[in-house]
Amino acid sequence: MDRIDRKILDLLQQDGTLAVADIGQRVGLSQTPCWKRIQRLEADGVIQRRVALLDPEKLGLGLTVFVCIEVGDHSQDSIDCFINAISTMSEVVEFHRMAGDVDYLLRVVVPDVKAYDVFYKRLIGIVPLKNVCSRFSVERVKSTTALPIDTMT
Amino acid sequence: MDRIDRKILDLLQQDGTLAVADIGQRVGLSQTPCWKRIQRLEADGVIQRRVALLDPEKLGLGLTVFVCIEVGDHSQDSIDCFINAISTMSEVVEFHRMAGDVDYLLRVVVPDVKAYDVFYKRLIGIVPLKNVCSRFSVERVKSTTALPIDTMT
DNA sequence: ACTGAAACAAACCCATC
DNA sequence: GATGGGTTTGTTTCAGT
Repeated sequence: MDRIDRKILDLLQQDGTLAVADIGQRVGLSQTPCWKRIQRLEADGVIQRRVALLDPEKLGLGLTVFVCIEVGDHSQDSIDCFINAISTMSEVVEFHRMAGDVDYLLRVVVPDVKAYDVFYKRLIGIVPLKNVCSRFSVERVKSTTALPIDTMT
Repeated sequence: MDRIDRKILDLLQQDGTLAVADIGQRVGLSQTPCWKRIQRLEADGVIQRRVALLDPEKLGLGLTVFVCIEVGDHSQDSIDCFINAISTMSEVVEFHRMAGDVDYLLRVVVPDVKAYDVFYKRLIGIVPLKNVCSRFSVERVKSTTALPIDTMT
């Protein structure tokens, strides 16, 4: 994957509606080779998917909460159950297993505090949790799906 | 915005490559009215943009870090400077002002721990910070851009 | 408000150089 | 990788019901 591929990826992660010919022109390639590169990047899974990004506010999903979790029971069964349940909750848009004192970190998107409380009660009902810390966002200053390709060699 | 609009949005946030005719069929609409709805949703900004999602691992961006920050100086000038600097850092893919004891929370995507250290040094050099807590992800169990539309009325 | 069907643009996939 | 052409697919627009 060379510099041109990365430039193509950067363009596409900023604007997925760009025409192949358009992209080709910006990276100094004609249509066919540019199209072939994009095909390859898709086949290789570097381009995972193409999606529409929606405005959470306009959909009444104004609240983002970050949740740090320490589980109470580290047995395989309990963990499996926890991971499975969390993964299928659509309010959970991000779910990470963490290093250090916190076991898991979630990013949760809900309409409001009331809806978060409903979610929270479901969350603590899955398996025993030792500690749960909810941090509420009051302003989404920046939020992007664009990965930092430019900072790379 | 009715049930059909939300169904269209859900389809598009899962797969932005779907043809209008295809979407129409799935929501029980023919091409033209379906197209008009999508146009309206785009004009209204409900659909913010269409992008390609890339695989961070395949791009050598394997490390996600969540950073909780308490600033040391709450003067307007200092805050403005901080917000401006953080917003323009491409490694920062998410940047929230928070309620409670933590002032700001960042999601940072970098190649590795070494690269994070470089970022960290830049971060603490912007303005005086009272406290910075970095939590490292060891596994991205779930990560989606799809908002929970289904849970709504 | 939906249908059908044009007109147009773009993606896709060949050759050949 | 460029060029050019040809097929196919999807978008966009418009007339009709």
